Amino acid sequence: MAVSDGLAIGALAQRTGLAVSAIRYYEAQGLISPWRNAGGQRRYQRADIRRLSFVMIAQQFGLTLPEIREVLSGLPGNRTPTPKDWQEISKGLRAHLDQRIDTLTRLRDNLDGCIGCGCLSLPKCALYNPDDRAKSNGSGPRYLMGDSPEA
Amino acid sequence: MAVSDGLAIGALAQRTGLAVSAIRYYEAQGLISPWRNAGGQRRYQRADIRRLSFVMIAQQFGLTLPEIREVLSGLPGNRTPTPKDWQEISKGLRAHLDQRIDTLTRLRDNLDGCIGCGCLSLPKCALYNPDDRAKSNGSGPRYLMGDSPEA
DNA sequence: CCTTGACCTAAAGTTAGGTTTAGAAATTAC
DNA sequence: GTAATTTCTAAACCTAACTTTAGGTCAAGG
Repeated sequence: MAVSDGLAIGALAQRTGLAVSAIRYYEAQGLISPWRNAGGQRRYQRADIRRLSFVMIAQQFGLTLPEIREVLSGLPGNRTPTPKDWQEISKGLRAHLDQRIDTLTRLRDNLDGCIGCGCLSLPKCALYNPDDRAKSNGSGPRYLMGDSPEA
Repeated sequence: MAVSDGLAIGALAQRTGLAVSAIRYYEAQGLISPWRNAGGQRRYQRADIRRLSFVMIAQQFGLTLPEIREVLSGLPGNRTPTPKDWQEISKGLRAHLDQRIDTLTRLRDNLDGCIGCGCLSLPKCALYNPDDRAKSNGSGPRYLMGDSPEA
């Protein structure tokens, strides 16, 4: 198979460390768009290795797949992304991460206060109803401290 | 219903802001153990309000329910936990949170490096295979950068 | 040519953390 | 004493992010 024919899904899986099934799933989610060869098999560009790597890194940072798709849409569609293109959209990740760290740090500081006062379970506790509550990752509780209880 | 009869599940739900179904679910997961009244209905101690509050806070910090159950097992079983008891087990949360902040901070710093060098997708990139990779929250990817790819 | 391994699709299964539903029994309110 | 709430259990359903399975096709080696 010549280089210009692109990578088969198994090869891409090896290069990225992802499972073949995961790559197909990402396609279904609109994160990557291979073409098909004469026999109907998926073929990928070498640049897709980088694309999937970005997906994996963004996941580590807590983005959902729809969010990642959104970020990736900032890449040029008409040409292979340059390193500069990648650096550009990585800045969005950086901001996202800064915010997460910020939120967690504030939660931690509130916990310090609560350890001091032992007020757990009271509505006046800063932890109990923080405005900047951590966005629940994935399928967390639906009603996480949503309504202000009376006591 | 006299005070000594305990709280009905709906009352506990109001006090904590949780859904009734969530409280029953937590019982199934071993996080809380009400007794039953003559009619077979669940009855809770007032201290359980605090217990559930702790559960909610620990969830914000990223602990899973099994982890929270583990932490709660550090409470005395033979008596109502004192504020001091709660402060004691809160220290574990603090450590957990510190570690999470640490991991994220290092990830962020690695990202900074990568923005500089544009090496995304290369195995030598510090982001690509960090030893301290963020624990996947909930039902994330199974093979998150698990095996070292060749290129 | 034939076999083996990689690939295809569609659908069902998995985990975490719950919610919803259905039908019945207990409690509370008037 | 009856009507309206609450609560009960068990089982099914939900989302995210995948994996597994089943049954069939494509591609590469000898």
